[in-house]
Amino acid sequence: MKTLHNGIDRLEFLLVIEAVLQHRTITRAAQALDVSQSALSHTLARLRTRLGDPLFVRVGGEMRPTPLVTRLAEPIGRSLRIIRDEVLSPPSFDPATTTRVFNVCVGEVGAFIIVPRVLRLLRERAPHAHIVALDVSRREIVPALEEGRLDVAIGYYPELKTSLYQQQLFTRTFVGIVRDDHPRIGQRLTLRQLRSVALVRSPGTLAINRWLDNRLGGADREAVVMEMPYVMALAPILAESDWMGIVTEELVPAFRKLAPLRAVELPAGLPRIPVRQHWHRRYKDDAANRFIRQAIYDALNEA
DNA sequence: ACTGTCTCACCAACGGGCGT
DNA sequence: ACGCCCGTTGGTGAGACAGT
Repeated sequence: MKTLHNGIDRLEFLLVIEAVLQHRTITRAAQALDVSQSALSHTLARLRTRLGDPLFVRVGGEMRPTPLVTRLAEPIGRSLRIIRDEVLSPPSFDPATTTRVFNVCVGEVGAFIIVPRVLRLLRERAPHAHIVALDVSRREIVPALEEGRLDVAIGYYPELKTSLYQQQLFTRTFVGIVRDDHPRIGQRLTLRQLRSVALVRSPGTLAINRWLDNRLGGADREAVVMEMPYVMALAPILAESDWMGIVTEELVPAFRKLAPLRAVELPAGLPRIPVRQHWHRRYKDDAANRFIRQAIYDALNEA
């Protein structure tokens, strides 16, 4: 069988050189490596053949390194230190001291609803950690999670299945929102009213929009529909008009702070949207990733 | 004589190559 | 994909050899 290289191609060889350098006898080096003297002698013999150098020669009562080993001693020690410290010892994760930046994909709505709660919880559990909220396109989510550019993606992504794990955080219910003194809309809305009211649709409501299209679309639709990509921009529009917005229920308090607006109950049958956090299987057991997932879950599910 | 190293014979495990 | 063959590796114990 061919070997990969003619020189040092095994970690054991580095360990042998290090041990003999340190202990200066094959017997003691063998004890330190927990092998027999004979086994270590064999390994040394193989290494001698490969490197074409005696490596260690007996001088007096000890094995002295040749110039080649003397020259290799420092890089070998450095390499083994790196392997021990950074490869063999799994990086520890301590929430109390971590300064890690967690990249979390949330849409605009999530930024309003989820991020403040997570931040509040992180102040207690990981006071030096940072959260970066990113709005990553649906197409980019899987590669970003896989490459570690994202720690978790939160939202309604029914198409994300392969190679991702997911956990449901909560279900989102939707309400209508209109100005306080809207002349024609009361506390709840019938399907017939929904057909005739001028609608401003916000992002993050893909499934709702589909439902609306099915129920209200085509020839049945009597009023106009406007698409508004920025949720919070709905507030001034609705406050100054008779239009109605459809937003997730959790946003109502934020809208009411911005303008004199009120919630309206929508007709029965409107779907409830499960909001889940998604992460890549590569990071399933990663301590930091597990921490932020748990923090997000707790932040959204604690009473 | 004692201690440490090397060599020999042998064994088990592993992995690549190959045929099925 | 699986089993077989075979070379390599890494181990053991025993004994030879060398230095103190």
